[in-house]
Amino acid sequence: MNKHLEVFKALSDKTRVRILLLLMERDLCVCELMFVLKMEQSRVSHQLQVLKNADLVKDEREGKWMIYSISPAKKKVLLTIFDRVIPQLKAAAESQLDKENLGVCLEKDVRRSCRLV
Amino acid sequence: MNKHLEVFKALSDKTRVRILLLLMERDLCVCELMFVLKMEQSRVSHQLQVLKNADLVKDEREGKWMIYSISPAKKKVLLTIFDRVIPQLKAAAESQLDKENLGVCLEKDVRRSCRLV
DNA sequence: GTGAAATATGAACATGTCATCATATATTAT
DNA sequence: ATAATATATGATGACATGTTCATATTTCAC
Repeated sequence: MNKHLEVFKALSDKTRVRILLLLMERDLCVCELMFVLKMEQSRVSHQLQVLKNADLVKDEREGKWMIYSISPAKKKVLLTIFDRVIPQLKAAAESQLDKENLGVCLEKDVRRSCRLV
Repeated sequence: MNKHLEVFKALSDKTRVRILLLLMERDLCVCELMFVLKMEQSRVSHQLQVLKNADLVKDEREGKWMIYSISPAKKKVLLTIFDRVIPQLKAAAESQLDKENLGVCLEKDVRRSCRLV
């Protein structure tokens, strides 16, 4: 039973939910997430490990970058959650800002030009 | 944003989920929950307060009993969660046992005969 | 109104979680 | 090979959480 509740543990932290929402939009590397979230590297990394342990995201190396994406097996469940359980979240100020920042991040091609550490 | 995530905090504890599943079946008083969960009184009470603060359950006095029930406003969301997010949970051994115990609890009319404290 | 029953609440403790700092690892560029 | 970049990881401390024990509160039966 505990195992099935891991999803909720993972979802009960704001940073992690913000990461998931961003990854629902697009696969991202750590420095892109740092840029969007305005958080330092180890903080993002640690939270990504939590999400990975909960099987909500997977990672894949691509050169020197680690690309994180929503675990395919969990996409449906996450969609259900974001659409039907906490639909208010997408409208929240924080989510809106994150999406704007994601736009900037892509324009700027942060993945190739970041010096965030 | 934090506020919308309270649901997940509440759902990330096994005891609380067991309580919610039971309350989805039927309104129950504390001593009935104690009987079904085989837990001591203050433990059940404390967790009920957490659920109450998260607005997932409400209580109503009925004589010397406090009757707990799923907060009407949250019934739909909880149904979605239990049916679509963690459908495996209902099949879990623990949930099955709890339901069996609930049956015994009602047969025995525990609410009127408990001496559990 | 006294005592018992049902429940709530507070304190104390153990354990878990998160952010931060420092450092390690892996890959690329030179 | 060396340095720089991107990321992971371990240790630490602050704070949150869950359980237990002791005690308080509310209601009912007598």
